[in-house]
Amino acid sequence: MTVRTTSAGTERAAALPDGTLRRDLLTWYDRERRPLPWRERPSAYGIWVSEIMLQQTTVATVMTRWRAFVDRFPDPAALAAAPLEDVLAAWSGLGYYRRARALHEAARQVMAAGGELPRDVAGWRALPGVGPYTAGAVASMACGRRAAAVDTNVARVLRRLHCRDAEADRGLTAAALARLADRLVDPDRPGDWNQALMDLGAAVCTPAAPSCDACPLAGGCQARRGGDPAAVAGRRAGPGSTAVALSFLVIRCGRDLVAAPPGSEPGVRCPGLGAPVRDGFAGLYAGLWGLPSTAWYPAGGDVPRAAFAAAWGAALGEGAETPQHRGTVRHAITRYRLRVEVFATAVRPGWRPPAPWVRCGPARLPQLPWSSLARKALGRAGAANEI
DNA sequence: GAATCGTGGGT
DNA sequence: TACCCAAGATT
Repeated sequence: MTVRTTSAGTERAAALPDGTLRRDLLTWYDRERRPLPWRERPSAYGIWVSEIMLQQTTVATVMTRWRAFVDRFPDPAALAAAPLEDVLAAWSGLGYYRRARALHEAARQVMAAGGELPRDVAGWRALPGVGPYTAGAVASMACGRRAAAVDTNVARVLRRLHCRDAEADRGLTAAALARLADRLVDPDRPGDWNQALMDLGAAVCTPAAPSCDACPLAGGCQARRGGDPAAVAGRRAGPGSTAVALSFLVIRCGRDLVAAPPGSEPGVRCPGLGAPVRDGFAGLYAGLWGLPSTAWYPAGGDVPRAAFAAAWGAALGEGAETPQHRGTVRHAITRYRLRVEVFATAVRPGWRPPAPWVRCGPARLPQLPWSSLARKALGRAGAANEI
């Protein structure tokens, strides 16, 4: 790091005075800021919802879902009053469903405490689903508090600003980064400052190929001075993924479909496929409805359609037609790569599904919180138009 | 501190 | 195809 002497004569580690940094970045932000729906007529509630949705989810995805959610649940009172299943249905497809459960619970806590949203970092941080980043983001953007909000974008920008190479980057602890972020927050425009850092990280100071020529802070950037800015705060090697094979069965019963309620585990066992990698969806999709499914088996070699078909035949018992293979769906869930063999069958009208599966009529089907995976499978089975 | 939890898009 | 990545929180 460079050490520079300020007009006050004190030494500190920064390539540019804080005031210059703030001015340059906020000027850039005023010109380049993205038009996002939750930035129009901002409300604390709307910003809160957007920040929960944006956790590990792209802006492009949230753009397509935020409006419908806040129209459906316009304020904390409406959200708290809604059944959890309705909230999950509105969240369906966004992933990380724990967030929806936490958001719903937080709204109930807010209403139980009088209905006023928090106005400072500590108040936000106390709500479920609100961690250090989100508390700082909402407190600064919605409440005007001078709080930092360090997400992956901000961390990358600040690390590159202050670290010349990967070795210096390793020496910058998370605590030191937090102190730096706290110090830099613009006292007059804290929310804009945080969003400016995030926009810069998203659009200019990108992980693999930063556009330093377009960066308003390039003149004070240590990583650029080092010659290889992408090497600082670079990609993090994650754990590998596991390939698995499983099967869904779409059961038609007249106009009804058979669905698997939340927590209906484990999946149907398939003798001959060896030991399952995982019992099924236990621990995933908490609170969402799914389709009758098998356990998960190691993927590789031949596609075990015959074993799946046999397992389904045994699970159904009398009164069902032989399950027919309808296709294959590929999907990824966190560390698993799924290859889902989709089967379909029809049963006579009086047939009752074995527990825990249940029949659902056409009036209810569209309202169930299905996962994206279940929707894909229903599409493959030709039943997508029913949900 | 590491593992876990979804999904869609980019390379 | 296979990996990386995205406005993280929780355990």
